[in-house]
Formats: sequence, C-alpha cells, structure tokens
Amino acid sequence: MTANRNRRPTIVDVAAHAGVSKSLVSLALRGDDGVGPSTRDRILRSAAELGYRLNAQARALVQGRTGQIGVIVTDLRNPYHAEVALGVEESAEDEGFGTFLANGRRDPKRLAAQVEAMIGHNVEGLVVVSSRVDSEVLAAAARRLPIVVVGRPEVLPEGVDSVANDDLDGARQAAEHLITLGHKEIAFATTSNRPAARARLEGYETTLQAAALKPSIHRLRPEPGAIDEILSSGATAIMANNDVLAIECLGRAHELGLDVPGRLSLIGYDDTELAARSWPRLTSIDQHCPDLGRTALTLLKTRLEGRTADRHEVISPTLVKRASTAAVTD
Amino acid sequence: MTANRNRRPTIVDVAAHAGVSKSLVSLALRGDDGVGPSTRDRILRSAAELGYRLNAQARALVQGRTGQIGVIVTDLRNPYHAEVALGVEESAEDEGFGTFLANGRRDPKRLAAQVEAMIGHNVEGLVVVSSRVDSEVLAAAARRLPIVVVGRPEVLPEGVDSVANDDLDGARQAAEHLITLGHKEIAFATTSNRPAARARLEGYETTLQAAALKPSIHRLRPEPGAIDEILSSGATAIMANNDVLAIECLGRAHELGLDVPGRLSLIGYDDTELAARSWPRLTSIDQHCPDLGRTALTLLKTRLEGRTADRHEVISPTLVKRASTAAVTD
DNA sequence: GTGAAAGCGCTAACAC
DNA sequence: GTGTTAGCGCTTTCAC
Repeated sequence: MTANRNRRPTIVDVAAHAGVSKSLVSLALRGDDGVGPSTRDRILRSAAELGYRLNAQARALVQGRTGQIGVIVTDLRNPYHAEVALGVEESAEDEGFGTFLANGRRDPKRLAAQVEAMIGHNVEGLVVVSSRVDSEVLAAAARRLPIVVVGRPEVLPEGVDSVANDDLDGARQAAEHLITLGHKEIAFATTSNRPAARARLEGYETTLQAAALKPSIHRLRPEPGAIDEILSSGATAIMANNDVLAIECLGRAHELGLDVPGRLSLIGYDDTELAARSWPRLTSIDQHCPDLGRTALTLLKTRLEGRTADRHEVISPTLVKRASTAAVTD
Repeated sequence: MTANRNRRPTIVDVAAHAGVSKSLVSLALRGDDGVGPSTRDRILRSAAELGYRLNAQARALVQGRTGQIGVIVTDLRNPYHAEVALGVEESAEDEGFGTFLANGRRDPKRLAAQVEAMIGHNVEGLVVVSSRVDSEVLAAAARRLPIVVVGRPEVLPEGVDSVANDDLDGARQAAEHLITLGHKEIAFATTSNRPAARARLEGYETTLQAAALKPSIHRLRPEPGAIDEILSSGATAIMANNDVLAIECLGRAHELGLDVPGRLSLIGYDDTELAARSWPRLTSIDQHCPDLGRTALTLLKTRLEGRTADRHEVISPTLVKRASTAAVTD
C-alpha cells in the first residue's frame, strides 16, 4: 500500500496531464501572472493530483542559488553551540534563507568534510560555530562563498569574517565580581587551552594582578579527581572556563560536602541553561549566544551584498549574578 | 584580496585547462580506471590549480541520488533531541550517508516547511524526531521517500515507520522503583499531554493501581508556582515526565528547603546529561536516545533496500538509579 | 584511451 | 497568452 515511489512527477508530467507546455507549468506554479486564470487552475489541479513537488535542486542548478545557509557546529550536545545555531536560524529565516545544520562531533576531519559537503550542496553562506576547523579549510571555503566563524579559531585567514564575545572582558568582569566580594584566593579552571580559553585566562590574570592578587591557574585533564586538586588548593573562589566545567566543580563540591557559596564561590562562563538550572543557581558570564548567531548571519548577508573588507565583530558579555558566588566569610 | 567568487570553476574549465574533454575530467576525478595515468595527473593538477570542487547538486540531479539523509527535530535545546540526532548521524556516516539537520523550534508549521525543504533538496530519507509533525505532512512525505518518526505522534499514517521507547514500561519501572522504596504517595508531573506523556501516565496509573495505591496526576501549566502545588500535596515522591521538568522540581524543592531525597524522592525521564549533572544526581529512565536514532537509520536503510511493510520498533528503557530517590523515612 | 552527445528537472529568453 | 529553446554542471552511454 505504500505509494508509488519509483518516479517523482516532474513539471513535464504536470504539463502533459494539464495539456500545456512545461514552461507554462513553471510559471503557473510560481504564481507568475502571464498565465490565464483558467489555465492556471487546470495546471494547479494537475499538480496536486499527481502529487507534484518542486525539485529545489534542479531549480537551484539553473538559478545559481539555493537560498540555503549552512551552519556547522563543533558539538551539538554543548548547549552553547545549540544556542548560537538558534540565533543563526532565526535571523536566516527572517532574511528568507533556509538553514542546514551539521554537527562535527568534535572531530576536525569531520568538520572539514562537512564544510566541503555544504559547499558542494551550494549553500550561499557558511557559519562555522567551531574553533576547530582547519584554517586552510576556512581559507579555501572563503574563496567560494561568504563564511564567518563564531568563536576564536587559532588562525583566522583573510577573507573569513568572525564574531566572538570579548573573552578578556568577560573574564575581567568575573574576576572583579569575585574581588569585590572580598576573595583573595581565586583559581581559574580550564580543560581547554584554545584561543578563547587563553583570552579568558589573560583577562583573569591581568585583573588579579591589577588587584595585587596572585593568579592560580589549573589546567585540568579529564580525569576523575582533577577537580579535587583545585578544591583542596585553598582557593575560596573558582572561575571556570565554561558552565559545563563549573557544574562539574559544583557537583564535586557537593560530594565533598563543601558549601557553595558558603565556603567556595563558583562562576561559570556562557550562561547556558545549565547555569540557570543548577543548585545553587550558577553565576555566569552571558555570551549572548543568539546574538552571536544573529550577528554572524548579518555578516553573511552584507558579504552577499558585496562587501569585500573582512569584519571581525566582538560582542560584550554580561555578568549574570546568581547564587553560587558570595562574599568571603572569615 | 578576497578571492574571485564570481564563478566557480566547472569540469568544463578543468577540461579546457588540461586540454581534454569534460567527460574525461569527470572520469578522472572519480578515479575511474579508463583514464591514462599521465592524463589523469594532468587533469588532477588542473583541477587543484583552478580550485575546482564538485558540484554535488549537479551530480545529484543526474544520478538521482544525493547521499544525504534529513534529520528534523522539534527542539535542539532539549538534549534528548540532540542525542537522538547524534545516533542517526553516527550510523548514517557508517552507511555512507551525509546528514542535514533542521530544527523546528517547536512550531508545527516550521516543521512542515522543513520536511518540504528536505524533500525538495532530495534527501534520500527523513528522520523526524518530533511528535508535532502533522500526520498529513508525514503521509505525503511517505509517498516520496522513506520516513521514520522517532517518538509518538498523535497519528502515524500508513507508510511511515516509527521508533519509540516503551513509555508504558519506563513509567512502570519508575513507579515500581518508588514503590519498592516504600513510597505510598507518588505523584506524576507533566506539562505535556501528548501521546508519550499519556503512555507514561498510563504506565504510572496501572502500576500504582496494581499496588493498591492512588495515583495523583498533575498537569502543570508553565507558571511559576505550578510546581509548588505538587510539592505541597503531601507526595513523598514525584515522577516527572522528563528530566527538564524533574530538574525544575528539584530546583524548587531546594528553594523551599525540602530535602531530596530525604523528604522527597524525584525521578526523571530521558536520562539526559541534565540528570547526571544535577544535585543530587537524578534517578531517571534511560530511553537510549542514540539507539533510537540508530534504529531509525536502520529502518530507513531497509526501506531504501525495498521493504514495503511498515515497521514500528519499540526500545526498552532502563532505570538508572542515582541519588534523588531513597526509601521513605517514617 | 578518448570524445561527442544526450539528458537529469528546472528556469528564462525569446518567439509565436 | 502560450510554446520553443537553450542551457545550469554533471554523468553516462556509445562511438571513435
């Protein structure tokens, strides 16, 4: 009973069925008003009857445009990426573009392949929410279409636009918040040493130094117990490189019976959903992910409209105070 | 300095550059061994020099296949959807398919449009991770390509395959776990009354009734304070329809100073990352999301290989005991 | 081993 | 108003 899948009807079939030529069908289907009302009706009815649907690919081939934007993210499971993608999608829709998403699953090779696949399928622009795409891949892509990277890749080749939050400033805000609360022993935790993490680290260091405090940096390997090292370091506050890591620290603190924020203040980065749902609610730095995405789409659009000079947008993050940070008590 | 974007080189350009005919280029590029080694070399070098890349769309038009699978999800921000998508992607890759993802953002109209867009771009199969796609849209799609729904839509038209977890059994496991712990007052919380929620509700009710306990069902509207109603209902345990809701209950319990699991046991559904990261760690029902996705792809594949009879797979969920449930204390 | 020619489904110029 | 024609970039017979 499964319907006939062998051959999808084309405008030729519709034309035959309606007794007109195929260009008439094309016109009628697109609502062009060079078609008589009765003819148009007949054509539309034939199309419906045959279950005709437009082959967007064939159309794209002749028109030279698909109306689709590609979005490639490192890891869909990290809410940060999903939220940026959301911002892109929303404004793409507003601008009349469709979007195709691809998930690189943290693998640079796969990410590169997806860039190729998207270009092969003729997306009109590419948003790469990843710092892991090889710079040569980016450069090659930029030769063919507008491409913008969200975040901070190691190297940003010419011709590639970018949007990032101001990591330095975000880290500064976080550090100052803790300093204002009277903390003297503030640790910085990160599992990454990629550009964004390095910038946050730098913001942290310079802010602490300006306050005559000694930075204490912990690069964590993903091992159980890695967090304990910080927790037992005598720090009264921890800045984590992102919410996911902050939540892990929080969980470990709970397990050790360490009161947050009573004995330990904790601050995340990204302000993803995780932050608002944790206990205690996590203080975090809001990167404004959807804005990052929307800005990326704007850059794509202006490129498509002819801009040739590279642009690198920076968005100011915001401190979101919640319950995981408090004044030192002693 | 931005490179020439005006015209992307085609095999004709490559052919001219290499001084051969365009069909030779096509053959050489695909590694066909009907091309002399020296000719092949020359062709490949020309291609590289011109920055040629295959136009997958044009190829798809003539070959009648794109090698792409479409995945449409209701809401990327819910980790459940992202994890199912992951399963689809992984096994699609294993089978040599690429995947395009689209995010419906909870809007049935948008979801329908995305189904159309995917079909228009000639994906070879469609995985719909949503119960919100209109059944007529599904039915129409099924007439053109293999399509499988993950989850439980209101109506599943003929010709559409499906994969779902056994909601009835999952709810039964959750309820039995709580009953075994000695709970007598077990509430069920849900914000949804769609088929999956209804099935879980039914599993909950029959299990409670079998144990001679009285079900107490709460359909929550998304209002602040909605949760308090349950919390103050005298229940010693709450089964939530999903992890997100469970985490919200947990947060509210914390705010009210209600000890979990000391005074209240809490159990979620889905076993997403949220469950493993909460405090206390959330007991949940694991739907095996990636398996759902992988099974969906298998169904697509067997359809493509010619199966005509509909199939509806059911996957058994598993109880994951963590720290949010405990024996009643009185 | 190589090339010419037809055609995938559609649109867009141009005639009738 | 309506139909004809020539491609879009590629693959694929089928001759040479």
